[in-house]
Amino acid sequence: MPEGPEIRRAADRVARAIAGRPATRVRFAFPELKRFERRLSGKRVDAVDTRGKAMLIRFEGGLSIYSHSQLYGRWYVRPAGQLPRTGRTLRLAIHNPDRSALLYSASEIDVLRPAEIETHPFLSRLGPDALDRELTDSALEARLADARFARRQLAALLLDQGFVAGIGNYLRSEILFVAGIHPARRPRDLSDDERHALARAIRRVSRRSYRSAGITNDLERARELRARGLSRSAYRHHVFGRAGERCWSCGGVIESSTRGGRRLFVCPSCQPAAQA
DNA sequence: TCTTTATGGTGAG
DNA sequence: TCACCCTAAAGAT
Repeated sequence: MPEGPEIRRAADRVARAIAGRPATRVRFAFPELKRFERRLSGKRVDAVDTRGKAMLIRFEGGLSIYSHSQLYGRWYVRPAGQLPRTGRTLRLAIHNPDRSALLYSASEIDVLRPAEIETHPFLSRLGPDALDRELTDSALEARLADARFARRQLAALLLDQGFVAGIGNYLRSEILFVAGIHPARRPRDLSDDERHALARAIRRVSRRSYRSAGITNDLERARELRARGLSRSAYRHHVFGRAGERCWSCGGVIESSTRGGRRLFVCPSCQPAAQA
């Protein structure tokens, strides 16, 4: 359940199941968190927030359950007391009389006081959330021009959660494709139009992914390709996971490379390496 | 039954 | 840039 949009969708499901009413029972698999079970059980769940790829379940009284799913964590919502059929490991369970919200496989779970959220080593360093409705294109353009970020390669910058929170490896490739910008370029070398296109793509591609459950491709095209029997990896994205296949915009062949252990996908003609 | 890969993140050098 | 941690599923043997 990896990038910001998927986490936000999971948070929506969890919120529908448990927010606004008391959680009658809370259970942690990790021994060091057992002491919070009694303090949280019976408390109302006030909200289910996300900050990039992290989730914060806020309880009446001020405590929050922090979770980061990394690559593996997965939320399930089930009728109260029922468990999904899965070989995964249950790590956190929040029950009320109707529903159970269950987090499996995640290894990063904690309980935080309000002050600890502000000083949290991961949370405190996050940039603005790509899905935040308050975030504007102009605010993002200003951030791209900021000296802290302007000299860095976009390939690295987009994965830095301190720049913008919630972007991961597939959104990186997809955002740069939609903006028509090569990943080796740097914000300071972009034209005003390119900087604007990039800011716009960061928000729009993230939001599209949120709305359509991880699909960043044009929705009509994705539907048609799926109907034709193409595999999941072949229709969901513009370039991500499509090395060697043809770009739907220009017909060119999509290339991939690996840097820092993460794969990056580019359409060389839609995303020229040098400035025009 | 192995080995590899993965949409994540940290810390050392 | 690399090694490493986390865990599950897919791929290779």
